[in-house]
Parts: sequence; structure tokens; C-alpha cells
Amino acid sequence: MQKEYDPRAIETAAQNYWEESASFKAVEDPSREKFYCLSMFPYPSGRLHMGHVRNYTIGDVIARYQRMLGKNVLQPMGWDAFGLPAENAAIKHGIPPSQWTKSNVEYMKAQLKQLGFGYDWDRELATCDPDYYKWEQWLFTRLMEKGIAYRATATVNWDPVDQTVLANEQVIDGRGWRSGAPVEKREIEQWFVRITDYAQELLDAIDGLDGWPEQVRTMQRNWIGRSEGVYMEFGIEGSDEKLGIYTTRPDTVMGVTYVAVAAEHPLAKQAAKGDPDLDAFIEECRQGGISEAEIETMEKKGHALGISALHPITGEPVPIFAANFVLMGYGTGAVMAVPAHDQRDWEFADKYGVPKKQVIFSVDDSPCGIAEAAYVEKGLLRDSGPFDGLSSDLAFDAIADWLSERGRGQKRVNFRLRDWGVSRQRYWGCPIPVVHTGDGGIRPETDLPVRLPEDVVVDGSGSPLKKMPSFSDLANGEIRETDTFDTFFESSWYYARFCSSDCDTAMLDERARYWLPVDQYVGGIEHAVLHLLYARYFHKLMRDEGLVDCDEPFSHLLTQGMVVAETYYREGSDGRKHWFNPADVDVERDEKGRLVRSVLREDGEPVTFGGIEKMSKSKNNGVDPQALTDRYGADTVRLYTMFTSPPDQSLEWNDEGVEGASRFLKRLWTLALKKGEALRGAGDLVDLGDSEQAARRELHAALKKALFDYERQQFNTVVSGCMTMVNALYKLGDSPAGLAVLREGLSIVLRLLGPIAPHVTHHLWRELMFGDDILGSDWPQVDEGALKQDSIEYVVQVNGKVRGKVQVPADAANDAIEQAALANDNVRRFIGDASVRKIVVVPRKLVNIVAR
RNA sequence: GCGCAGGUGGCGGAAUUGGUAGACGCGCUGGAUUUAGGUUCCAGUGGGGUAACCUGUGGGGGUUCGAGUCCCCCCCUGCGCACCA
Repeated sequence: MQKEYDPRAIETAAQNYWEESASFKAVEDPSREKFYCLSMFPYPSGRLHMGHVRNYTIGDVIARYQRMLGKNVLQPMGWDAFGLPAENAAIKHGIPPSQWTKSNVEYMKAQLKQLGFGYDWDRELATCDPDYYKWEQWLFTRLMEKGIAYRATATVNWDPVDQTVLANEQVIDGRGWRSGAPVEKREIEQWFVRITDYAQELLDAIDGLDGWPEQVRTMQRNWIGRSEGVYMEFGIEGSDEKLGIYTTRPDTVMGVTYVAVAAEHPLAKQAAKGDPDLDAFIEECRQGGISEAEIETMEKKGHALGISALHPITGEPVPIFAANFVLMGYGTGAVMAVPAHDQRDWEFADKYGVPKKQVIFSVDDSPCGIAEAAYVEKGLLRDSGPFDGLSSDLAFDAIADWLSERGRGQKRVNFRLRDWGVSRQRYWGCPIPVVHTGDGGIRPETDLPVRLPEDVVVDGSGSPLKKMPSFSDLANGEIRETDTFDTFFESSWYYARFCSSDCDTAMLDERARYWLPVDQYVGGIEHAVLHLLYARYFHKLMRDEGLVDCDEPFSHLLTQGMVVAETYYREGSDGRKHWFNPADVDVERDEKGRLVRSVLREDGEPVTFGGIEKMSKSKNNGVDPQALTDRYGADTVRLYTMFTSPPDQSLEWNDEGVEGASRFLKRLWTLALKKGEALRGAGDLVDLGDSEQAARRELHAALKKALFDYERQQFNTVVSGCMTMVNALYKLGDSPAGLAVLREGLSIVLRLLGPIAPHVTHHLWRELMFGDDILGSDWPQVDEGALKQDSIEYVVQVNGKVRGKVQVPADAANDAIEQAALANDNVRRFIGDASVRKIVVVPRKLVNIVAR
């Protein structure tokens, strides 16, 4: 009797084998085709969650697949170790962020190893290591010298009680998450890098990223947001100053009935001096956070300044409003408003009684209905003085030229993309390597790295660095910068450092030229713009330093979906929802399998289904991968996550589905070992009977599909193909021919499944004496001969509906196929008295008879 | 508010890209094995209908011999929005 499938034993053995054989150590070898496969490195939050497991399984499957194809594969892993949660943990538990982070790294690394991911651990890095961040500090000093890094004011969320800057995440309903105090906007000096200098290149290069999902390319294009418009200057009544604005619709300028400026605009501040109401309004605008989603969804409010702007063409005065939706930091801090032709302006004008002046009319004279809503289409100009009768497109040029000739404006290309603010007023990050000299100047630090002190007390009231003279106070009255970098700074170049992680003389060395670009990058769709755009930018900065010689960091991108699960709750007497973990809930179903009731196992009382949500602590619907791995083994967890959804869609967790994955591996185990002895004596693939030939045909058809699915990264159907093969192999008899097909089939299934369930396939490969190491085997190939068929079944449709099936010799001509279709009794019944108008034959598939 | 996705049985999903809708798995139903539970194995399973057949891919319209797939309008859900990572 053969052993039962015991994942624990075989998984440990396989992992030890890989470690002893250094199976995943990557060595540069210019004679071989390289493949750099990278999954987004984790933030060391404590334990792996299901999102990590999914991400890293997808990456590992791709890495192992490419290796099976014969490529020289690099797959490294590291830690995105700086960030806010470490400071929060420090406040909560009194542990220094470094200590908390390092112990999390240790635990999570053991978890990754237990899941059998084939990483080259020799290249491991953590962004909080001075050997790592030294080099981004160095690059930043280069950017300062080049003028790419600069200082400017920027708006932050300010908690007036805790006296600290808050991240958007820490602002809940306009209040600080700890203090509960209403958050205010505050302007402070920060470091920026000129990503806008690279906006055009970042935009143009998207066209070449054909290994990226179209969705992500579109999002990046829209984020960069190139527009062609006109910059123009309004006069200000009773002043020599000008008010600059940018518009993409200069054709509507004759319809401007007011101008809106940010509440913090100097004009607004000036006007508020004699106007307590306006002053109160400006104060009100200071309330609330800085996130665009918040600003764009809040009620649009404004307040007249009592002064007028002078129209750049007519010279007529229009009122200036301060408005809460215009932000000082973006563009000029002022916008022209055309209520008749912009919906937001229309609503604002309606609310504050500003007139709407229609200047664009439909080409065919159909009504534009500006009484109900703005008319935003292009059209013909009227009531537009010298521009009457022009189309919107012609008016664009005419108005731009008119303004340009008089020095009041000109055409301008504008980007929605803003320069990257990299300063953070936080402790657990990379120190910005800058010194404030005594005379108010600034110089880059020359002695790198600037080390972050790790023996600190974090209490939640601002950065501890500000309270550490030993860090900030230098000789000669100089003061060290206490802001740290945005953690996106570290994550923008780690992919490159993996190539040269032990290099202590430069940021990167020649090994980066061998491995880069990353051939396959895998990570969550939530990074579609920010991280992936910053990394593209950073790559170009490194290129311009001569550190890398390609233009883009990631040639192929796979964005995986979220892991979601059911939620259940009960409402307490105070109206608060109490969430229960789905593992503690029993569901009752009717005879058709429909869910009728769910109860808490503990007390048998009903709980309410709260929908399917992303796994999270707050909804208590997380599944701990550790518990699952302990129970089922890594292979089952990996197989389940690959099988249950395509990688780029969300994965809905289902405990019974895990059982199914485990059951399949047991079936494979049993199939392989039950006949293990007999298989060694299996004959060659000769003298196959009809059933063996049919089984082989099924096997190779499934293989063909699986190879196609591997190539397009649709791993869920690779797994179902393997299941289909195993089902077919179970039906084979014990004849020499049957055993021969079984042996062939097992060797195919094991290799196809190898990247997905590496431990059990490693074990069975050796057990069946196919070889010592499945990693070194050849990738399976389709035997086209096995797919040949003497006759083909055609579906016969009459007027598009299936009415019969006919067997036709594989080499039959269309005439013969048509005759066979027309001869079918049921087909004739449906044609009846109608006359056949047309017959469509789709080769090897279908006949459609059109009869009317 | 803006940008991007997605919507197919009770559930996850498949459909080689305009050609038999529902592969594979879960669940459910029936049966076999088992003292029993579990495991394992066999069969069935979109809905309606005894059947022939009818019907069915979020809703409505269109193109086509043929539409889940292409076009137009609408509804719903998710993700991102620059200081979460």
C-alpha cells in the first residue's frame, strides 16, 4: 500500500533540496537568454496576507515557467521597509520602528520560504538599510546639482491638536484620526523633483510598453494628462497686476462671466482685509484635507471678492470669486469660468446668480438647452465679436493669435501631472541628505549615508528627529534637514538594485546592464499610476546618470486583482456593526445549493451577509495563509490561488474550493503511485487501441491549450487543463498500451503543474524515475500526430439555431459537408417548405443553413 | 466629481477572440463503500416543459447567416485620485 499524500514531509524535503542545490541562485551569463521576473516587494507589516500569497505565487509560476523554457532566470525578493505603520506600531507598543520592522522581516521571510518560492535570497535587500538608502541619497544630491530637485511650498494636512502633518489616510471625515480635531490645510516648504520635465517622454514611451495591460497604459496617459490650450492674462480693475489662467477651451472665452481663484490666492487675501465675511469664507476653506477626491466631491462654494477682472479681449469687467475647489498649488491658482459651456461653472453660476452667456451654438442650429445644463460640445461661435461665425477649432487658433499679437497670452501645452513632492515630516524614512547652512542657504550632504538614528522614542507628536540635536545640530551653526523621503522614493529603484545588491562602490554596476529591464513585473492594480510612474521616471533619471542603458524599467507588467471574501455581521444595540470571520459562520443551503441562512457556529443564531469585500481587518474577513499552509500544505494554497480566478481579476475566497484543490493533488498522488510499480514496466507508445488513441488525443489537445494558456498567463485554465488530463488518465486500463499512455500523460501533467505546485511534482517526478530534478527537464511538447482525426463532427444550424450534428470525413470538401448537413433528418424538418438561401460552412466546426 | 475596469448557472469561472454558452472546480441531488461521521468512487445538475421544443450571458436598441464577444444608450459594482503601501 502506497503512502498517503503528506505535504508537510515532501515540501520540507523539496525545499531542502533546492537550498542544497542552490537551485535559484542567479548568475550572470551573457551566453544565455536572461529573464528577470519580479514581484512587488512587500511592506513588512507582520505576517503575509492572502494578497501577498497571490502576488508571489503568480510571480513564482512565471519565473519557474520561464526557467523550464530554458531561460537564465533571476527572481529576487526584498522589503519595502520604511513607512507609516512602523511608527504607528511604535506608538502603540513602545517598540522602536527598526526593531518592529526587522522582526517582521524575519517572520515573513520564513513564511515565504515555507511557500516554496524560488528566490535568490543572496540578493535580498531592505530599504531601511543604510547600504541601500545611501545610494538614493547620492542620486538626490546629483539631482540637486542638476536643478531637478528644488524647494517650493506645498499644502499638507495639519492636525492642530497633535501639531503634526497627517497623511491622507489619517484624515477621517475631515478630522485627525487620533485627535479627532478638524484638519486644516497648511503651506510648508518641501522638496520637489521635476517629473514634469520628463512628462512628454513618459507619455510618448507608453506607446512602446506593449507588454503592459492597455488599461494601465490608458490610466498613465490620463494621469500625465497632456493638453493643448491657451494661457492668457486677465487684467485686474484698479491695479497693474495680471491674473493668469490656462484653458483648453479658448473658443469659449467670449462667454466668460466670472473668474475663480483659490482661497489662499494673494488677491483673495488682499480683498479679505476689508471684508469680514470673505475672511470667514477663506478661513472655512482652510478646513478639511488636501485629497483630490475629497475636494472634488465636496459642495462647491464661493465668495465674491468685490473686485473685478478685466476680460483679455473685451476689457469688460467680470467678478472674481474665491472658490473652495480651486487650489493654489495647481496651475496658476485661478480659472476662467464659462457657465454656458462648462457644467461645473454652470452649477456655480446658478447658485450664485452669475449670468450665463452662450457663445457656442450647435452646427445644425439644434437647440443647446443651456437653461437646463451647460452646452459642452464644440460648435459655431456667435456673440463673440471678431470671432463670430468661426468653428470652435478655427476659433482656438484665431483667439490664440489675437491674444499673442497683443501680448496677452499664447498657446501652451499643459500637463495634469504635477512635480513630485518628496518631503515627508516623518521619522521612519530615508533622511533627505541636505544641510541648512547658517546663512539661510542649503547644501547637499557630502558625507553619505546620512544615517537615520534607530534608538528613538516615537510618541506621535511630530518627528523624533526634530527633537534630536545629536542628529540635527551640526558644527558652525548648520542644521541637518529632518524631513525624510516619500517611501515611493525607495520603491522607485529597488528593482535595479537587486542586480547589484552587494555593490558598495556605486548605486549600480555592470550586472544591471545584463539583467535590466525587468522582463516581467507582477503586482497589484492599485499601483497602476503612482508607483509605476515614479519607477519609470526614476529609471530615466538613472539612465541620464549613465547607470542603466535602457529607457524603461519593466517590459511586461501583470496587474493582479484583489483577494476578496464574504463578510458577515450583526448590528449591536448602538447601531455599530460587529463583523464575524467567515470561518466562524455556517451557511445553510436549499436542495439547489442556494444560500438560505447563515448562522454563527458558536451560538447557532443568524448573522447578516454583508457582501463581498476586500480582505481586511476592519471587516474581519481575512484568511490567514499561515493556518492554511499548516493545514493543507503550500502546494494546495498555490494551486487554489492559481485555479480559482484569472490572475488579473479579483479572487473570491472560498474554503470549500481549497478542499477541491487539495482533493485534486491527492488524486494526482494516487494515480501516480497506485500504478507506480507497473509504470516502470510500461511499454512504448505502440499498438494503441481506439480508447488509448482517444485518451492521447484528449491529452495532447489539453496540452496544446495549456501551453497557449501559459503563454498568455491564464493560469486558472492551465490548472483545469491538468484536471481534465488527470480525469482522462484515470479511465485508462492496465494494458501495456494503457500504461504507456498513462506514463506519458503523467510526465506531461507533472511538468505542466511543476511551476504551480512545485513540491509534489518534484517528489513524484523522482518517485516515477522520470529524472532527478524536474527543474532540469524539457518542457513538454504537443504531438500533432496524436491530434489527427479521421472524421469531424459538424454542428448544423438552421437560421442560427443548432438542429443537428453530422460526422464528416476530415478531408471532405465543402460540397460534401453541405450535403451531409442537408441530409440530417431534424435539419430537414426545420427547413420544411422554406427555400435554402445560403449555406455558411465554418471549417472543422459548423454549418449554418439560411432558409426563408 | 474625474480616470480605469468589471457584470455569464446557487458560487468561482470557461468559451483558442464573431461560430455548439456554461469547460474545470465548488455546492447541491441520488446511488455505492463504511457500524456511523468523514474519506473515496459512480451518475445527474442553467431555467421552463412528460416530450418535441422554448428560453437564457446586467437592461434597452442596432449590425450580421450567426453576438457573451462588435456599435449606440442606460443601470449597478469595484479600483485609483498625488502624504497608505
